[in-house]
Amino acid sequence: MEGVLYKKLTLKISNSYDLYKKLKELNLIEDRDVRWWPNSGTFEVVVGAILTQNSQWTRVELSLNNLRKFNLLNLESLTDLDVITEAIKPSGMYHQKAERLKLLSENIKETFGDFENFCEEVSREWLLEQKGIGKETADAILCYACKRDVMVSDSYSAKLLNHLGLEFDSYDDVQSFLINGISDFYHEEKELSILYAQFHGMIVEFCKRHCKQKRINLELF
DNA sequence: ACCCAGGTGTTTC
DNA sequence: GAAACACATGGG
Repeated sequence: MEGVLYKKLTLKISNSYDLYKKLKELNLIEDRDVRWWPNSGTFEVVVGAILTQNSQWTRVELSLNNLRKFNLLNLESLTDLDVITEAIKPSGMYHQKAERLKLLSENIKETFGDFENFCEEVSREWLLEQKGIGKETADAILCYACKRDVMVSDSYSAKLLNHLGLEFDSYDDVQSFLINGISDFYHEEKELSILYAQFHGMIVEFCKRHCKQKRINLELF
């Protein structure tokens, strides 16, 4: 019975652009800023991208607010390990993350000077060399902090695609699927970097609302 | 008492 | 490689 439904959905979602259109109909990110991630295009995104690793965004917001209170949400002032550690406790794994944030800030300043130059010059390879930055975080920073044409993949994407009957076994495979379906159609749409940013945002918002259970609500599709 | 959350690094086979 | 584990908090 469920297999039948999955087959139907698989037929309906044959490429990622079909998924994009379906998600768009649900108006998941209408109340957000254009790139979905709060304060996109700022250093705050870099900090949030580290903090949200295996942590709930509601907890990350508490940490970000603490940092904001001490005026630490900028590249120049994020320097005191003890203060950072204390501020980010609400989102967990604070020893690791505080150390990584401090080190990352130092490396950005040393290599690129300021945040604006970082956004223009940084490469995925450079980000992946940094301690605490893997593929997803690197792509999130490129997409939401640097406004690059980068599609973020994550466990939500894989989970949603699995629900739709599509199986992938690596970050790269999921990312390729998401990008390939979109690439053929993006000329019909807005700026590619914004399209990618919103697509991933919609996937996250959909999963936060409907993928808590083992099965998504099929009627939504 | 479990499992999960907008993952990553290290260790071990 | 890929599996298992640590990191850490709080909500369901």
